[in-house]
Amino acid sequence: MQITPAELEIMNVVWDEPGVGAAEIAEALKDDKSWNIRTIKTFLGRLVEKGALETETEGRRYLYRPLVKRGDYRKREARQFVDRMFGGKAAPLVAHLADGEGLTPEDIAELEALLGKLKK
Amino acid sequence: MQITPAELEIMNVVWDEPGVGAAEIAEALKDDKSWNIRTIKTFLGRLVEKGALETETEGRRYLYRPLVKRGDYRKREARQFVDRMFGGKAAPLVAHLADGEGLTPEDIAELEALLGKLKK
DNA sequence: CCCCATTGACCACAACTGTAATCGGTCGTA
DNA sequence: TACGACCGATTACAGTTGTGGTCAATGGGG
Repeated sequence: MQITPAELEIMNVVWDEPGVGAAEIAEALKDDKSWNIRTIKTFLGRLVEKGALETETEGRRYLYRPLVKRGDYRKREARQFVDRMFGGKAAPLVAHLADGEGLTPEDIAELEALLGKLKK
Repeated sequence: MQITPAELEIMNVVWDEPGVGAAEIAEALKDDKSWNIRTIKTFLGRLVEKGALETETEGRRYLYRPLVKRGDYRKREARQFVDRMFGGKAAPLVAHLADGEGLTPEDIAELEALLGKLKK
């Protein structure tokens, strides 16, 4: 069940607000993506086909809800990514992010807190 | 300059041993990937075309070397990934890895060391 | 009551990916 | 010298992805 980058944009909207219709999704994305409503509907169709979303009929339109949990998806992708790119090692990933000024002080603080919990 | 997952496998070999030929790459990958040598040559051709590798002629074969630095590539990809998946936040990424038992004790130790350095 | 906007279903199509096969030249071996 | 192994170049081809168009049905506004 592969979700492509473009499809992920759609998923994010549905995760944020389960039970949206296509038009609302288009509305939610209009500032970031200049996608034709038809393009969005294509992605929705593919996501349903893939089993990532389910539909509920409301009048003559569909409402969409996620069948895949965002957390589960992220976990899978995160693992896949570190495996592909860093041979499964998380530390180099974080090191790279740090090197590119990709870590804000809050990030660092959060990570510290996280590590504290992990150690126990 | 987009490097696909399959191409990345090739890049990894060339990064590890710059100046290899196609046959050696096939040899290096044979345990993990059951790729026909022609498949590998296709990827090599595409990587050269993309500017990720350069060739040097040795007799009637090519030796390949990276034009893109592994570190640079990883940094770009890491950033892109956290942006796409986690809205640019590194901490949730690490949290997900941790949750999936993806962090070994050494990982955690390394991360701690890394954070120590970052704080200074 | 009629027309238009909107909806889902289906179709299109080029670029990118994964996975090779074919082709024409050449190097080494018999 | 003749042949097979091997090389790079070129071609193939199906599946995926991004992007949107066409079509038939239908609900709502005038």
